[in-house]
Amino acid sequence: MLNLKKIVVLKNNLAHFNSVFSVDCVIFGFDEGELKILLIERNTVPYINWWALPGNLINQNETLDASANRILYELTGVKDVLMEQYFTFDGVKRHPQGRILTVAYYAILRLSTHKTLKPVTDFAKDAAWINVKELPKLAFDHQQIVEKGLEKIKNQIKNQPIAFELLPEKFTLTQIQQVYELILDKKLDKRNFRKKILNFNILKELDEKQEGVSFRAATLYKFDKRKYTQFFGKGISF
Amino acid sequence: MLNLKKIVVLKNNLAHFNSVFSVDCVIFGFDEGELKILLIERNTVPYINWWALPGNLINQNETLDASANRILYELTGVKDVLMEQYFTFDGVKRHPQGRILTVAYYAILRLSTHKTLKPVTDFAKDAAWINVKELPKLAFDHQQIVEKGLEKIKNQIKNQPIAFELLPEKFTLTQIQQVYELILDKKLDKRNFRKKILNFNILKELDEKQEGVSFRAATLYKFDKRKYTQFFGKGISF
DNA sequence: CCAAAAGTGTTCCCTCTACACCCATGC
DNA sequence: GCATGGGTGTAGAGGGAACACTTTTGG
Repeated sequence: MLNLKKIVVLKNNLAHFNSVFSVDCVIFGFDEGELKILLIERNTVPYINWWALPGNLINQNETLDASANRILYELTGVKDVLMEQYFTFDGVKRHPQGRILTVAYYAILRLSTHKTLKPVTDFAKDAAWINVKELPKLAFDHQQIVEKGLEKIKNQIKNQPIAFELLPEKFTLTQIQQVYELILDKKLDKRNFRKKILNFNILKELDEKQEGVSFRAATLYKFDKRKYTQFFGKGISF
Repeated sequence: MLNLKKIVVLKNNLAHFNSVFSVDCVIFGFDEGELKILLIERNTVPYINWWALPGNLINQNETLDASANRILYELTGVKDVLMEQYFTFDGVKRHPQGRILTVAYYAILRLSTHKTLKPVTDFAKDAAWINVKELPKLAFDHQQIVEKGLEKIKNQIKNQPIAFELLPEKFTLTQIQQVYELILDKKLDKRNFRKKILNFNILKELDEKQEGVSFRAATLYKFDKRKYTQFFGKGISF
């Protein structure tokens, strides 16, 4: 039980100990020609029944990175994602319950390997991949967090070949171009794009072709990790 | 006084309410051909008498940005600096007193206008500008925070003309080049540098010359804010 | 006249850009 | 045979990198 001494200590520190930390995750995926993000439908107040980013309070003795992974898993069933922190949002008026500071994480992943989503706690009612261009109204300041995340990957895709992490193992050049166009939000010239991306020598042409299309089948490519490693750091710009 | 109800509420929330937020500031300045950062000498345990970044706990009802400004002022006497958040450090084992999460801020400023430093609280014993290349051992994980800050401005100087914020109002081309060389940590070709920087059309050549030097006096330049604004966003690369 | 830094052009190469038509395939 | 996307080349412009000597000034 609480003894008086403890209470006094608590009270003295109160000014500094009534902030709460949380983590929100912006997870990007690419599917059917669309850039999507992973959202949950909240099952708790406040904002019950609203769509929101997977996010929750962090635990004690848990690093931020570990929190992000745990929370993402609990709310969506998605596991083992390498996320990166990109901004800390200042929540003086952010949460009706009081002050919350939120560290925002993002990641980019192969949507095809994470199609089935299943929240493992009842904090979330449901989870789904939603087209970035058709987002519903989001809880809290999640709209803003998503926007900043989009900016972030826009900058990153110009400097690191992250596009491949969105694609299936084997992909066509047109698919990569689509990813770039979606993220940069502009049309790119097909010939110039292909020249450029092939010049980096980080792709391996396969003997296979696309299947099941009703037009000329495109050659499939694979991402060459060994060359990528050499390449890393140089950067690409479009 | 505390009533029982309040205590219970406190206790229930305890798991989430015993993290503490702090802010650390990495302030860059340029002087006498050296890139310096602003450090304080701590006057409190832990790490009493150690050099450290200006940093402290944030207050309730204070935005992160406001905290950073207040803390910088209290510990160094430096006021009204536009700082930018760049990373949140995860302090599970960071502080002997318990868990602390630290939001790191950086700024770049004209050292000449902030030469006199004077802590206004006795949390800091002293404050000083220290050459980045000759840093003492720093308290906590401040070494790491500084390194990440250096990376940050390295990336930024390639894309935004932040160098001017380090220089006095009137400066020579050689001085800007020095700033670039210090931050990028490599030698640049004089002719190419001058061509490039002048081509951006963000400098205004003055009728004045350098004074008090025992060699040919260099032309002074001024930063042209109007042209800068048009220019902003295009980026520079070296 | 010497030391110290200021100031100044050219060439080569590579990369970016703009641009349009034929090819293979499934239906 | 037609609709659909796959696949290809070239010319011109602009920017980056490499490179060395003359000028000005104070002491």
